[in-house]
Amino acid sequence: MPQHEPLPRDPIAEARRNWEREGWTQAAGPMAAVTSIMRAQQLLLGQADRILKPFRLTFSRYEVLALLSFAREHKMLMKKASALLQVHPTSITNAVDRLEDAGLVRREPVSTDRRAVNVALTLEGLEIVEQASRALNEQLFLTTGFEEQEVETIVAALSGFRARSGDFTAPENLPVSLPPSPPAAS
Amino acid sequence: MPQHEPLPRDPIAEARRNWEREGWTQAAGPMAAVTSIMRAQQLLLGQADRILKPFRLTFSRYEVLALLSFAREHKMLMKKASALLQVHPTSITNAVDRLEDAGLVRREPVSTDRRAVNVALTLEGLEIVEQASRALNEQLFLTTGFEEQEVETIVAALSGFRARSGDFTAPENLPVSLPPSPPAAS
DNA sequence: GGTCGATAGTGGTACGTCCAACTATAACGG
DNA sequence: CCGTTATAGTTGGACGTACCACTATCGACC
Repeated sequence: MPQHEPLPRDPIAEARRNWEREGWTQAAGPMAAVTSIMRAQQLLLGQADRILKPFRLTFSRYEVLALLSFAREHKMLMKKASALLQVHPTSITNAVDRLEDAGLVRREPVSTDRRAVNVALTLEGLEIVEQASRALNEQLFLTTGFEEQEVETIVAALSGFRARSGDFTAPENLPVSLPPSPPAAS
Repeated sequence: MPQHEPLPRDPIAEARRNWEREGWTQAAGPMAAVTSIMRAQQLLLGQADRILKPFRLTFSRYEVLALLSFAREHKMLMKKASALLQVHPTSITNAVDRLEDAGLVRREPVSTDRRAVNVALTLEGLEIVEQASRALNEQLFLTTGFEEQEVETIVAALSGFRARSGDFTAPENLPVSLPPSPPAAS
């Protein structure tokens, strides 16, 4: 499945040893973690794109569709999609351009703000995203081989990292020491 | 540091709840893990590129330099660099083009194989990569905020995943509970 | 009610990645 | 020795992302 044939040794483990030999022992672990994340992302994205190819989708376009499929009335402001998917607004413009060409979404004006644009899922878009979700679940998410415990650690550790990086506030997944109640149940 | 202001809630936790509500409970955890990895990579890469900007480097070009800095005589076949960094050969061509323009590496012919090309670090390249490594260690790897235990779990889980994906054989980092011997040592 | 700073979205550019196709060379097999 | 196949690297194109600059509109304040 990877585009190279397997290497005899793990290059990241190798890099970690190099780092330690260099005396950067404190940084070696996180370096390996960061590099592992980069490689894993590359593999996961490649795999996802391969799975989605029959649907003429890429993962980033799929993410837009999936987001809309959970939105009220299957529509959402461009701005909000950009914020929730945490990509640059131009990336949304790009994705929506292509999705619109494919007839999977529609741009709609917003009556209360003539600057803004709503993206709405079309019927065909809804069908496609349902099929694509099933394919991703079966062929990617259920086959990662991560153990339950690994999943939880990864999600928690990266959630903490994302929160620290300013991705979001209200770290709902951080250990236990939360202020008991954000007053609004929004 | 992120290009958006923080969201009030974690969109990945939200997506996980949506997945569960949809009945995809088995896939929900891995979906969250995969999505977390994708977002974390995006943040890490952006941060790395920002740190490397003063050196007129990107992370992928830095990776080439770092690889060479640990190689015998600071040189390596393009092919080998491509395999070790696990990117498509064209990505190496691209990176080496730019690094060569910047005077940080040099292409050299290989006497024993006229198809092949060696990439060699220049003196300036060696200086730059040392400074860049220090900057990355201080500003990225030492500041991820990952706890020791998280680092080890991430590295181990992703190492297992990469091995299963065919990235490399000889899973040196896998826990202990392996099927003692797949009969063929292929 | 007009000015002036924020905001929503888009166009253009730069960069990294992959893929398909291509050139040149090497290695193998008759 | 020659034809076939494999390998190393490059070129050109598609796509996703970020950044900058720009337009249009909103909103807030005097």
